[in-house]
Amino acid sequence: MITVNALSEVAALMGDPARAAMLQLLMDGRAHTASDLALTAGITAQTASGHLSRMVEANLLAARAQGRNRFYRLASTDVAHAIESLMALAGRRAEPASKTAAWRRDPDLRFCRTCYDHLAGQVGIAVTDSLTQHGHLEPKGPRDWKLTGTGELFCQRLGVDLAGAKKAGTRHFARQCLDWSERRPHISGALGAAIADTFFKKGWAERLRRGRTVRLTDSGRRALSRDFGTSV
Amino acid sequence: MITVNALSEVAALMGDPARAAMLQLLMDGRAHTASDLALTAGITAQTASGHLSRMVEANLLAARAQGRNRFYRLASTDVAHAIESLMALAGRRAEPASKTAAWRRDPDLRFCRTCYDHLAGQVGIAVTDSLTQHGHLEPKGPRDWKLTGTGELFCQRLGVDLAGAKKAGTRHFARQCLDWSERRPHISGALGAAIADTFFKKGWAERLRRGRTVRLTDSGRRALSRDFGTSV
DNA sequence: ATAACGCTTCGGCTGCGGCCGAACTATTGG
DNA sequence: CCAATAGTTCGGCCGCAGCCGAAGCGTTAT
Repeated sequence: MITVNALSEVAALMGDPARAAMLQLLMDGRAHTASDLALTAGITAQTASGHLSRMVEANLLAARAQGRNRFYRLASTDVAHAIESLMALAGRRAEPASKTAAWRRDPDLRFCRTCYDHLAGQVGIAVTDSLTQHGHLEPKGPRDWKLTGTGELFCQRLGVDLAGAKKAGTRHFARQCLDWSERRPHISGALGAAIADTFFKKGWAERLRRGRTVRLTDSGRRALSRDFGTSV
Repeated sequence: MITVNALSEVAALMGDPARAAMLQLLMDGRAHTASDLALTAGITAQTASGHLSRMVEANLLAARAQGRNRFYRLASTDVAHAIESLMALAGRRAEPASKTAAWRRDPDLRFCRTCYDHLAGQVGIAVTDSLTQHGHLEPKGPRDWKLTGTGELFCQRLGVDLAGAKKAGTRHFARQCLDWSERRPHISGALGAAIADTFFKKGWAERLRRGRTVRLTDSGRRALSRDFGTSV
């Protein structure tokens, strides 16, 4: 297999409506069965199977067999990041009242969602802004942040698993991820994931059954106000 | 125009080999003529014209007519960012011995090459970092640098043709250009070109006959150490 | 004026790739 | 065992989109 143009190959994979629909479902960071993905994409199982193999082959997805099911998930945060940045582009189209896809207008999704394994939407931005405004995060390079001393302290008090986040192999620690609905960067990387975990563990937020939408609980609202000094 | 799936539409645009080739050429941040782009993509002018209109329509590119030429450039840094993250995915394919495009693994190319008319690769980054760390370059806007007072002095001492670079029409003076191998911006624009010229004129670097690879000479290494206070 | 050039539009050809039906494998459960 | 479920492979159909030749339009050069 001779690679003529690496960019076009990856983009073409994401460029098919059925595959794109599957990828968007997988943006919740969870693993889904082949049938589930086929249903979402509105195609038959055999067609979906072909799409999925191709995406695994290209390292966009990872597959794991379990019983008679096969679960697929995004292969890495890089994949999620690429998808997110493409969606940001799409959102930018200044078509005013036109039929922009429904999911794009869903207020709940814009309010809070998972972006692979970290928080996005208004809540993700609120958390990120709070961290930078209090001097817990400082810009470092074009696409990263640095956690300051006070930031470490803050995270420890909050119960964020910093140790776990720091020993995460080659993964970026505090990465900027462009939020497609808010059009500004929110915190991702190992730290972003650890913060999101804290939100879920403490019952501040809960994932909805299907899709990427996340609900901020009442205690979550209180935590935002009390611990982050912000509100949404 | 009904938008079924915003992600797939944008991705599909980038997923055509001809369009991808054009986009990659435009990743230098400069504007190129339609014919130039057609030539790069290996297609006829009329085919290219169709591709270009579609990408303008989708807000991926911006077009500007000038005389009997039409210049196209990337519409925004977001577009460049999306392309970069897709290329990062492609590069990441961990096929060890496989035919990942040869040019992508060539260590000499990663070490030093021309990016059109300025230096890229480890050497390009080393030069850029030296300039910023010594306070000769300061960030200005999202994609430019400003040459400071000490920077002007430094360039003059080095023998860089600043006067020539400054009177270069509409061209950006000190532009950030994202380095695909180092994943960080290096200096481009008129100043970047002038600096590269200096390297070639003084015999610090020489272009190889074929391709974009550049060889750093021994005197080039000495100059990096002596004048730039860095090494590669 | 006339020619050359750069780019676009139109029309028609062609091939790639997505799609499904049918058939096959593997796991689970009765 | 046999049936049901989940997934894959194969073969063939079909439409879309990319491609080019031809022709047209506006700009620049001579």
